[in-house]
Amino acid sequence: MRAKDGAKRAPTESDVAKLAGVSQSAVSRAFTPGASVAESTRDKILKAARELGYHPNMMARTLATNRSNIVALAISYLENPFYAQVVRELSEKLRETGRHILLFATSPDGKADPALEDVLSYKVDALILTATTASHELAVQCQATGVPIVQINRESKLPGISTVRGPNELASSEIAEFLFAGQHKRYAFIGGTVESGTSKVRENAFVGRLRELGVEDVLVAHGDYTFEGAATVTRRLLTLDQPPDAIFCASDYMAFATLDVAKREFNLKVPDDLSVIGFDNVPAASRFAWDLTTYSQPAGALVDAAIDIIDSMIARPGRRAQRREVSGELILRGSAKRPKNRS
Amino acid sequence: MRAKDGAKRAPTESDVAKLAGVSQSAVSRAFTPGASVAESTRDKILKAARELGYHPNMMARTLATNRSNIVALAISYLENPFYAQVVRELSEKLRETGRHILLFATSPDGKADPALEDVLSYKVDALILTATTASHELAVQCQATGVPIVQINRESKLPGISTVRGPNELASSEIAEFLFAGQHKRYAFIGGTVESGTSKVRENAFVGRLRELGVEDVLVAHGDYTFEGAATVTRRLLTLDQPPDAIFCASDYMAFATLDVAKREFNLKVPDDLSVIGFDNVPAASRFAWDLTTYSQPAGALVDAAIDIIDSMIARPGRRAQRREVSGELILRGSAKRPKNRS
DNA sequence: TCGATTATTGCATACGTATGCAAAAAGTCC
DNA sequence: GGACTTTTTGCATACGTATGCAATAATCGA
Repeated sequence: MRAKDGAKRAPTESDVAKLAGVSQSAVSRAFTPGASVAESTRDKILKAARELGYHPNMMARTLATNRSNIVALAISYLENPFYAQVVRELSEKLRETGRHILLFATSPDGKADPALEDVLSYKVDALILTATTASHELAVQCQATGVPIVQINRESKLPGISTVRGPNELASSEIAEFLFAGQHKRYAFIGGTVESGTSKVRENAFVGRLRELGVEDVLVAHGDYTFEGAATVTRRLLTLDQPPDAIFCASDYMAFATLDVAKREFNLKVPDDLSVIGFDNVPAASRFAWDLTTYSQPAGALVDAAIDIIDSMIARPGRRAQRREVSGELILRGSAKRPKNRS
Repeated sequence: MRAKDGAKRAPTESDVAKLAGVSQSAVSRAFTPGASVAESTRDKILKAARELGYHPNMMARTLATNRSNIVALAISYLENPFYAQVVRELSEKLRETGRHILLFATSPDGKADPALEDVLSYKVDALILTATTASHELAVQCQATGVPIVQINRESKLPGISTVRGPNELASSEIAEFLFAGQHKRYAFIGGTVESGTSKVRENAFVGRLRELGVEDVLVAHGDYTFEGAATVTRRLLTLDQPPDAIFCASDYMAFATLDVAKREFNLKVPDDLSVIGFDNVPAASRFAWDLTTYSQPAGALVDAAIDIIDSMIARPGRRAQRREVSGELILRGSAKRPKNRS
């Protein structure tokens, strides 16, 4: 347990205290905002600390205060640029309050649960689940320990878990109307995974609205939120006897795959032969190569809401779960036919 | 410091010990691989632990052992899919050995240093720097504390810091040869930031090889590793009196911007009017929309090497810095003219 | 200048786990 | 069965910081 090898032990509060000629508690207080320390001694302490290159030991601090300033983030689809954006936003905004992200990135296929149990070991201040395959049981388990949990873009039947989501129903039904107004003949929906609640919600709203408009059978397929998965189901859809000429994909990322397959492998003209609409409005969607019509879902707003919920749950632990929805809008670009009577 | 509010205190080893009728040390040993515990008592303890829902407290464990099982990762360009891939790979591979990532994602413009000082507070087992604007001074400072540091894809004059890199020189000179063989008239290089060592190395190798081949003046611009930055300099290059007809971008991500601007804003035919070559071979490069000729730099191999170095530095703290290079290859696609005499 | 109030400081202990050491228990060998 | 080796266990303490409490120093009011 003694200092090892060459690496000299990092200086502690006691070291600083000795140098500054005060007690260890005084040093602790000097680094605790709002603690009772004389200005003069604080200066003395800070000077000594600087001299020694002292940095507080967060692990020890966490042990004593039970607050780690760490937020765990579970995420499966990092290759989807939308979630890369979410991570980025989250990281920057948490840093503003001195917090950091403990990342649990998992491949879409692997189950995330085992690793997530570790979360509890790190005494994280909160847990954010997004685009993850983690089970609901796990969420319940974490919640039982009192750790605030927020799901971003995840539907859940669990009443106790806070959720931040995009405008799933509104967007999907607007997209249904837009495509319908574009006089398409056959509609398809490419969802994420079969288990995904968010995907199901979008599917229901899309199919439901079309049905209201008189369209009875809408093709439904699942691209598992991956590029390859979406490419595969697109191939299948486009080789049907009656292939769709309007496809709504549950994410931009999958829509890119659909566009790619349609253009490259089926030589389809977009949007003349096929209209494709995505969801998220990731930066790449606006690029010429894709020029994807989509529905925006601002990552920044989702993240703001999530952090807000976390903060309120930390402030008032008893607080019941909250659900928030951020709004977006249909972004018109070139991948979907525009109705004649609309601009 | 007592248990707060409603949230019941998490069970500790002492709680488990009491229930199992053993000492706290016994419980600790039951959870320490290789420790001396009788099979029977271990079973008894694990049973009690399960019953209580006990999870070891990593913060306390870290305090006692000085190993956190946390690896800090500083990264600025998360929106670049190549680095998203790096993060993903890193996360999965570290998890195999029970480690996790503490993420420091920073926007390319903001300086990362202040946040990075926090790294030291968390007693991370290692620090990985990649695609970050963190200063060299900072790296030195971290290194002084004895934390193993590995840079991925970052050139550094500092002798003490380990580095894992792609085949910068070889790739750049091969690309120079390939473009030269394609009978281009005017060559340009779009690098990352001016400060980036990696970018400079690629520039030198590219420009140097071309010079050897008799091409004297090569245009050099900087896209700052961002999409918008690359788009801007591409615009500038293409409006020159003698615009380039061959551009080598220091990353696929920037190459996408170049392609976008060239096709959309300048109506250029690729590769007839303009050849574009990237670097990284991210998944999107192979997609029809881009079809980018590029040089592969396998994220998985970079990550493997980085972890390997970290492990060896942890095992032998005195070990001197290592430098590794992973290899890649030129990936021929449609964005660059192919020489007549080559397949 | 003195008593009362307030601000500052140090002492002692807690947070949860790991581990050296010695005691106890269990095997081993003849 | 006894002496000896090996395994298992508990005790005590360490890791670095935070904080309640009491002691001390500083400040204030008249």
